[in-house]
Amino acid sequence: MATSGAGVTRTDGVHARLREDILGGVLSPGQRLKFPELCRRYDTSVGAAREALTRLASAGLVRSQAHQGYVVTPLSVDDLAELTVARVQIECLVLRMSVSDGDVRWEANAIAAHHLLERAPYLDPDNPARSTADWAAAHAAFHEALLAGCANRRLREVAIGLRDEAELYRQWSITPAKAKGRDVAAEHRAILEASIARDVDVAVRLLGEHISTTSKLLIDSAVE
Amino acid sequence: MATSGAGVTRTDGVHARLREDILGGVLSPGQRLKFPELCRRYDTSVGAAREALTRLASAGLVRSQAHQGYVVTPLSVDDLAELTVARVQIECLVLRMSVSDGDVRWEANAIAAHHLLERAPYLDPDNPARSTADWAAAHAAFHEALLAGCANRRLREVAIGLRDEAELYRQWSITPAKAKGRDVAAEHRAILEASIARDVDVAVRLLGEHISTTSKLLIDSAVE
DNA sequence: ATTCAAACAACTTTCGAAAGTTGGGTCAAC
DNA sequence: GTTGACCCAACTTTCGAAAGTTGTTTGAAT
Repeated sequence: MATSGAGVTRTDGVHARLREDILGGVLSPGQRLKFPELCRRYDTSVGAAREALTRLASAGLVRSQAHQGYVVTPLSVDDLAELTVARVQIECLVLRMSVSDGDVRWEANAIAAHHLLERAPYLDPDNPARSTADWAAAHAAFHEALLAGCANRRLREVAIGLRDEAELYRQWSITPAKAKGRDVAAEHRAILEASIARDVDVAVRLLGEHISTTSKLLIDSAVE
Repeated sequence: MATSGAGVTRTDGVHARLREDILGGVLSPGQRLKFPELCRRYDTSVGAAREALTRLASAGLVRSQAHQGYVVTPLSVDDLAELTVARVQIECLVLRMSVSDGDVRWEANAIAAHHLLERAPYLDPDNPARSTADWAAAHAAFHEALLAGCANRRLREVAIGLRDEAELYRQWSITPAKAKGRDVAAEHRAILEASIARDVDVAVRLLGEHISTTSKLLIDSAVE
């Protein structure tokens, strides 16, 4: 009989924790991921770690080279530029479909996600140069909710996959000073409102600018 | 020192052969892939087969369910419809960029790939209801060459990934009777010419129609 | 000093058997 | 005849040790 519960495998656990640590910056870009070390850290076996890494590699979070092991995907200005172009194209496409297809339930979920985002604490009290993990999660959830109206699973997943990759660049934290004059909350509100109002062109334009601006600030903060 | 050569691992081999067999229809959609069987067939171990399957799962060619193993991705009309929409959107986007960015070398490669496609035998002498594997390879290479001008690796890879998934549906072979009145070769020529002439809008329109038409014929042939 | 080869250490890849899970089938109780 | 618990076979998942690879270091020969 199907056990009511998770249907979870041990590899899933390692995959999830490894992913967290990579996106959370515990393991930094370019860092080599050796099996002996991973097995100790996640209390698991080579096989499980290997499968987790294989999956992360397909998602673009780690890179592998035959017989030379795995590495957390290295960051570069050029790569961020490429990633940004891809994201603007895809996310705008998917948002367009989302706004066209989304029903009233989609509207409700987007509004709810936005509310949570507005209430999430932005800056870490301990380390004011970096945004909190909670805010990052709420941010991701909001953008995901915006796209959720798109009925096409594949396109949605491509958009979210690219968004995930971009999370790696959160390592290049933007100091509040750097983002001076920017009101991220206002941008989110505007995108939400245009979407709910079914103002497709405006919503798409605002989202594109939102992504590009974030990327540009990241690049500026990296160059210095 | 890095050995000049392949840098190939045993898993890569199994992955490639398994992929071939899935796309070639040796393993049919919905079929369960049991490890004992796979190990015999590809003369390998559980671990290697497992990693190959993990990779194929990320590419969408197989599906996995915890503790119930792997299955060749099942086909359905609904799924083909969704896949087609995604492909039209993404491939048209990437072709647009390809035609804008591609240099003269890109033109040359596209023309070369088209020449090979025109010369490839279309129908299998043994089984005239099905196109040959050689033609399918040349067809894929031509479409890939068309997109190769797009400088954005990620977008290119998304497009090619979706194209790969669609290859699964080649199982639903179109009998020549069904495609009566269609001149696929002419469609390819027209797409190529518009692309080389940098007629972006025409090229994109033709490509979109090309993909949609193929899909429509497949759906018709499946329903009967 | 420089070059080359051989030996080494650390790691990655591969394997096959042990442990765990699932779904089905059997048998007794009602 | 139906229900429910138990058992069994087949498979998936997990493990840790064996085999193979890479890059480096050492030492002899030019």
